[in-house]
Amino acid sequence: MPETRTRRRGTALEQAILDAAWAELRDVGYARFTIDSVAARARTSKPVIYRRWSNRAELVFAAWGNQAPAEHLPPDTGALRTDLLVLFTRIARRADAMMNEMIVGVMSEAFRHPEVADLLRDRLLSAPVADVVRTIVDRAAERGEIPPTTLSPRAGRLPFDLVRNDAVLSGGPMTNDAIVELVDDVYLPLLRGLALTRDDEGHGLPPAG
Amino acid sequence: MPETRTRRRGTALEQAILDAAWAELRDVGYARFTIDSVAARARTSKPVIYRRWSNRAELVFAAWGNQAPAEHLPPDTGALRTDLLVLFTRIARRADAMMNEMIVGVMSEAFRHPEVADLLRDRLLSAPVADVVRTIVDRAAERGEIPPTTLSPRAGRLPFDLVRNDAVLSGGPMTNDAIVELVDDVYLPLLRGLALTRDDEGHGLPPAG
DNA sequence: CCACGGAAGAAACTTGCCGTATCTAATGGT
DNA sequence: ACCATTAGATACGGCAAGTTTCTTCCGTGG
Repeated sequence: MPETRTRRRGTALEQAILDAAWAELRDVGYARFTIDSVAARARTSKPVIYRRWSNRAELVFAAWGNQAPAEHLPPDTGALRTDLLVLFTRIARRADAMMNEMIVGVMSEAFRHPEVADLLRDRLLSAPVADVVRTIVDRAAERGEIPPTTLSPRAGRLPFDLVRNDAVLSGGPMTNDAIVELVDDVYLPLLRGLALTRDDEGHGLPPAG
Repeated sequence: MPETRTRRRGTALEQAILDAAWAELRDVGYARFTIDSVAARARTSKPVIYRRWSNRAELVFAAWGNQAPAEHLPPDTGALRTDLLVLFTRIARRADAMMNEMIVGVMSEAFRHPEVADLLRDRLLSAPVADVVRTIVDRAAERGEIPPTTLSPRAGRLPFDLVRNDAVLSGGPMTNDAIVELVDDVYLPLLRGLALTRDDEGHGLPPAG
């Protein structure tokens, strides 16, 4: 065993801590996440951590941000429905149980650490994913699958919200069936309805036929 | 005044504790909710509480259940859109910040107290609200506002999910604008799209496999 | 090459809260 | 009037957050 490891400093040390924090989140989840465990795993000590992040929530948030960002390339399978299925699946895979326990955990401490909760909110709302959805829809319109449709910000980030909601409630990873349901029972009908709105002005609703 | 007040027992005591717990949630939120505070507020002591509920999550859950249940009467304003606005507003009022911090708080302890998390899930999913939504939609169909439409379970509880999602993210009470957005940008278009699906089998969209 | 200052790391400490155990005294039932 | 319950007070053990103190390393400037 290499006894005396040279002391890490600066970025190297910071990375080691963030990686340890992430690993700890994966292994035990947010509820059992402790600073001591992170310190032990990173082979450092608590004060070193607290010199950089002022509390647990901040460390967790930083560890999350340190992970590779989501892919932002819109899927392009040639059909709207399959594009959506790929997108939803991709989101669901990133927004798995651990991720959601983390979100929910940080949010539950919003009162204690409002700054962190705000940061988290920003990151969740500023979803560049809305752009991905728009690209998918525009392509479908170009192919003539649907009429040209403009998505409101809300409609644009809805896939995110739907998946997160599901993951939080179910507590486990989302099943394929659930994803298909979201696409077929909610998002595709919504897109059809939005397309309709263009032609049919008023709040009236589609004439049957 | 601070005389020896007669000891409460049974239901009276239980109610006092549940009320105190609820008040405490309202005042300090879930994150700062402590059993000691509840005991103090209810003018009793911790063991009395622990004899009835085995942990914090259970007490919080019970306190929630002890509150007056939501109204289940569907609004009937004569128009689909206003019915939906009333419904969403009603949900939003109940699902305010405190409520959501509680949900999120209990969920964040799912690992520690799985039973409570399960109970909470059940209560959230078994939403009798889906029935309310169905009634509203059926009435609109009877009036001829929309074609007859069947809502999947997911679509039925979507109003709930949308509002909860918003309340959790925004961290404060929902604004009227947000409610209008949810109705006009999401739920009404969705209903239109669902109506479409019945008559017009697949507007160029692949059928659900 | 050496000294110095800043940061790493170890350990002990304070505080806050959970959940439990022990004791006492009030209360309702019979 | 007695007795089984159980409210209520107090105190304790345990864990984890966040802090303090002190020692030890190590990069840098002289």
